[in-house]
Amino acid sequence: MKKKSTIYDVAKIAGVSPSTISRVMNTPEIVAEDTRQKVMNAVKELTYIPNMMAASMPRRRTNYIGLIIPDITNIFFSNLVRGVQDVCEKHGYSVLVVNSDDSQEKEGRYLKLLYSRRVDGVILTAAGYREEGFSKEELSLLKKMNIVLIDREINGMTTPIVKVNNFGGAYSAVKYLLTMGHKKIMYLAGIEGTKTNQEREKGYLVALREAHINWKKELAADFRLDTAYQKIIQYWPQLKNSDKLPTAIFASNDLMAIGALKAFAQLKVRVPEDISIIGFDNISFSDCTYPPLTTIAQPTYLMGQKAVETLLKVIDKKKIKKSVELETELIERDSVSRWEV
Amino acid sequence: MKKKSTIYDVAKIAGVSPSTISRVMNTPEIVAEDTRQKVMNAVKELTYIPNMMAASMPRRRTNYIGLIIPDITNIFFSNLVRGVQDVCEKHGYSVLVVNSDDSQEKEGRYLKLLYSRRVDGVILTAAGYREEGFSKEELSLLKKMNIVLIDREINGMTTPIVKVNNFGGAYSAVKYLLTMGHKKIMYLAGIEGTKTNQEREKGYLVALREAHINWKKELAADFRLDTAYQKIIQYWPQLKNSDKLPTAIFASNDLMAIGALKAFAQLKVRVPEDISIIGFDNISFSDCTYPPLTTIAQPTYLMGQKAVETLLKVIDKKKIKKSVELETELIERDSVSRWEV
DNA sequence: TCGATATCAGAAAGCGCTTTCATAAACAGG
DNA sequence: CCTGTTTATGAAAGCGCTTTCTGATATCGA
Repeated sequence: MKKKSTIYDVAKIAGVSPSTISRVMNTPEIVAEDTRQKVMNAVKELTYIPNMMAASMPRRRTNYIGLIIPDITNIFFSNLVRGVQDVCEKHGYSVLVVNSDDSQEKEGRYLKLLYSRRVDGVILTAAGYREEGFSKEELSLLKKMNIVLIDREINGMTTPIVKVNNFGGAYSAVKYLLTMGHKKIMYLAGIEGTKTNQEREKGYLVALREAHINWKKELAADFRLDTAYQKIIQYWPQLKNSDKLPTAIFASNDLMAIGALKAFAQLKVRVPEDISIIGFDNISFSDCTYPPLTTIAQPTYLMGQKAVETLLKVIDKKKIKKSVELETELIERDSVSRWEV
Repeated sequence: MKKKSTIYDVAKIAGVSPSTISRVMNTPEIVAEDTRQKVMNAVKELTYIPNMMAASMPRRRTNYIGLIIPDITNIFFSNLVRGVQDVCEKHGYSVLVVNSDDSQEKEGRYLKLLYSRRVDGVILTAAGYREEGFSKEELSLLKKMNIVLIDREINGMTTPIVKVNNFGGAYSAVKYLLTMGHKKIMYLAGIEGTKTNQEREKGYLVALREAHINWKKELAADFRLDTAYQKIIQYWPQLKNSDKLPTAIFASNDLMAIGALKAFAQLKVRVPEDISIIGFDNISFSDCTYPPLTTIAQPTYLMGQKAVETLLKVIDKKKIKKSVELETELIERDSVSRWEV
C-alpha cells in the first residue's frame, strides 16, 4: 500500500504553510488566486485527499450519523435506509447502520458504540416503547446525543419523531374491508411491545367499534413473514368450521400478509374468494404476490429523508417540529374482494 | 446536550495520569489491581466512554470498513450486507455502506469518500468488469487501500475476491431444464457489463452446446424486476406464434424471474404449464411467489462473512487465498415442470 | 543485605488536521 | 506621505487519544 500524504507533504511541495492548505481545501475563496493554484498543483501531484477523520477532531464533528433499525434485511427498512443515506450524502454525512433485531439489549449496546464513535446524531427505530425500558446508562447516553426517532414512538420521551399515521392507516384498512362487506375481520398482529403495533391495533379496534361490530379476533405474531406463515398454518384448522373463522384479515404489515398468502396457498384456501387480506407498508414485492396484495402504503423512503432533515436541524440547533407525521394511502389490488352474505 | 468527558477528566478524578486511563481501557491486565479499581470508579462516575475517533489517530486505524454495493434496497445485497455487518461487529469494526447504483462514476466518488474517511479496507461489488474502466485517480486510490471484491470480478486485477461459482450455477440450472425435457430455453440476461452476467451467460451457452442444442435466445435486461417485467410484456406478443417461443426461461437472477412471473400472470400465460422459469439467487421471497420459484441458491450471507474475513486478513497482512469461490445449490420448487413434446 | 530484575505509572511527543491570533503587505483616503 | 484598513499568510495551540521512554518501587535470589 502506497504511503498516504498529509497536509504537511502538500505544504512542503507548494511552499506554503499547512494552514494555507487547510484553507484551500475548505474555504478556497479566502486564499489568493496564485497561491491557490500552487496548492492545487501540489494536491494533484500527490493525489492528496484530506483525512476527514483527523479533521473531525478539531472540528468536533464527525459528519457521521448513526442509524439503528431492527434489520436491514427487512425490505421495509432497507428502503428507509436508502432514504437516509441519500439525503445524508447530499449534506456531507455518512451513515453507520446497525441492526437491533428488535432487542433492547442490542439497541443499548449500539447506542454506546455510536456514542463512542461520536456520531453527530442518531436516528432510532426503538425496540421498546416506554422510557422505563431504558437503563440508567442508556438514558444518560441519550441525553448526550442528538436523537430523532423514526417509525416508533417511545412513551414518556419528548424526542423528535417522524412517523406515519399508523392509527389512520389501520383505521382506513379496516374501514375498507367493512365497506367491502366483511363483518368478521381478524387482526394479524405485529410485535406486541411496539408503539407501531399498538397504534395499528387501535385503528382496527376503533374502526370496528364505530361500525358497531363486536366480532373481533387477533392472532399474535411479530411482523415476520415466517411467524405469520406458521401461525396461520397452525391455527387455521382450529378456526375452520367455528364461528371464529374470519372472512378477512388485516395484517399489521405486508411481510406477514405475504406469509399468510403463502400459508393459504398451501392450505388450498383461495384468496380473495375464501378470505380477503389487506396488508400495511406496500413493500416492493407486494405487487408481485399472487394475488397482488391490497395494502396501506407508507412513504418509507420519504420517512428516511424527513428523519435526516430533522436530525440535521437538531444537530445545528435550529428550530424543528417535534413530530412530523406522514399520511398513508390505500392501494387497491386483488387480495380483497367483496363479501356477499 | 451534556458535556462529554475526556480521558483527562477521568484521570483527574481517579488521581492518576491519562496514560493509565488509556491502559485500563485497552489493556487492563497490565495495570495494578487497586489503580484499576480507582479508575473504573471514576469511569463509572462520569459514565466515560472513550472517543474511538480520537483513538484512531495515533493508532492509525479507524476500525471502519467500507462496503460498496449497487443498492441496499435490493434484497440480495441487503442479505450480503448483513453478513458483512455481523462479522465486522464481532471484530470491533463498523461498516460504512454506500450504493453505487451500478454506476462507475458513483463508485469512483465513493471510493474517494471512503479513502478520505480512512476506512481500513473496502469490500467492493464492482460496477465495471475491466481494469480499464477505472480512471487514473481511482486506480491510484485502489493502490492505497485494502480491497476485496465480492460477487463481481474485474478483469486484469489481482485483487482478492469472494464469489460464487456463477458458471457452474448457471450450467446446472440449464442442465436441469434440459433434463426436464426443455429444448427451447431463453436466457433473461442481467447487466451486460458485469462479470456475473457474463459467467452466467456462459453457463447457459455451454450447457446448450454440450446438449447439442442450437436453439437459443437472449432477452437483454439489467437484473431489475421492473425491467424484466416490462421486457416480457413488450416482447412476448412478438414471440408468440413464432418458432422463437421458448418453453423455459433461465433468469439471471430471482428478481427478474419474479418480474417475469408478474408479467406472465398479467398475460395469462400459465407457469409452469405454458412456460417454466428458473431463477438465480434464492432471495427470501422466492418461496412466496406463485408458483414458488425454482432457483439456484447462492449463500449470500456467507459471502458477506467470507469477504470480511479475508479483508481483515489483508488489513493485518496475513496470508490469504486470492479467491474463494462458493458453490450454488439447485432449489426445486414449482416454477419448472416437465415438458412433454 | 545488596544488586539485578520485574512491575507499574507518568511525561511527553505525536497522530493530521483546524482555527485563533498575530503580522506583514497591500491598499485607501485625506 | 502618513495613518487606518483590509487582505493574505504563517505560527502555534489544541482536538482526545496512544505509546515509547524513563524512572521509581517492589520483588527476588544469593
